[in-house]
Amino acid sequence: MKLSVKTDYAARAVLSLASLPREGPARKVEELAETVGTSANYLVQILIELKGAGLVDSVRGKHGGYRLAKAPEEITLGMVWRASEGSILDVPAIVDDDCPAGLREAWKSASASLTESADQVTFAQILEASGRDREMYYI
Amino acid sequence: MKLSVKTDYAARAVLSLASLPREGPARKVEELAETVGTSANYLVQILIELKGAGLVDSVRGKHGGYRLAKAPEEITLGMVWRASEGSILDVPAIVDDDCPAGLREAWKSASASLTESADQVTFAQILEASGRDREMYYI
DNA sequence: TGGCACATGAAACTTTCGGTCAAAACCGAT
DNA sequence: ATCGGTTTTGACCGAAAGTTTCATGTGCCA
Repeated sequence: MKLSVKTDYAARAVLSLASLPREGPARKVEELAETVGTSANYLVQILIELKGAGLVDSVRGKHGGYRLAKAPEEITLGMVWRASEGSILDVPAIVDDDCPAGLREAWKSASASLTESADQVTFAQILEASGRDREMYYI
Repeated sequence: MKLSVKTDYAARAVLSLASLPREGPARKVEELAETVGTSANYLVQILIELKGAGLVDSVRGKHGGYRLAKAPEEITLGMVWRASEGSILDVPAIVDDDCPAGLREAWKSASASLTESADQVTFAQILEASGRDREMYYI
């Protein structure tokens, strides 16, 4: 199973937005796309979904752009994942009555384990871990 | 992210094979396909991959078919998952140097959590849990 | 009016989910 | 030993769906 680049981009975009103050000017899609490493056209679609999930806010007009809708402490990797893909791990067998009960339980437990892990890490933590690492280059 | 039906079928097929003695006659693909709930043509492709991973053995000829290559205690859900999809959860960002270190760590931890969970449950356990459940219908 | 988000649509590409077919291996009977 | 039927094997093919990207036009705000 492979993670889509879409979710990858979404996480990088949120992280990038988390790295600057929410009170400052909104960040333009063009800029964001450059740091994320994709095209602005594609990133817009992702940002719209993130906005629909309430993770991000947009500002129109001349000095428009995007900024975080919540504090980085309140945004988890799981939230971004769900916003991008609908669900973190959807296993149809879990709700299939023809699937043996034991197998259903096994899938359910695997899925729950991934979800818990993804919802446990916030972008404040990710940001700090990235920042600390970057400092090491300057020592 | 959605689990492919291929992996779902693979797990059901292995579970079905685990439910009968390995010393008995091999189970025909046609029968297996019926209990799994898919076409024999498609299931064959899955079984070939399971065989390549050493989870299943095949017998040719008139009384041919498939049987488990290992004891159910030695086959985990993770093994079947990897045999079917190559890897349980592939996150390209983990090996991307352009990805911030903190984000890489977050992905790595989520992926490890899922892998551990999938490798923890064996088909002996799944079989027992399903069997116990089935008995309840007869009480 | 100009810059920008927003919305939509379509092209290019990959993956999924199977179907089809011929050949190889095996068994049982002749 | 040979023949015929059964079954796996493995490759190729193809429609359908999803992914990723680009392009175009519209509406909003300073």
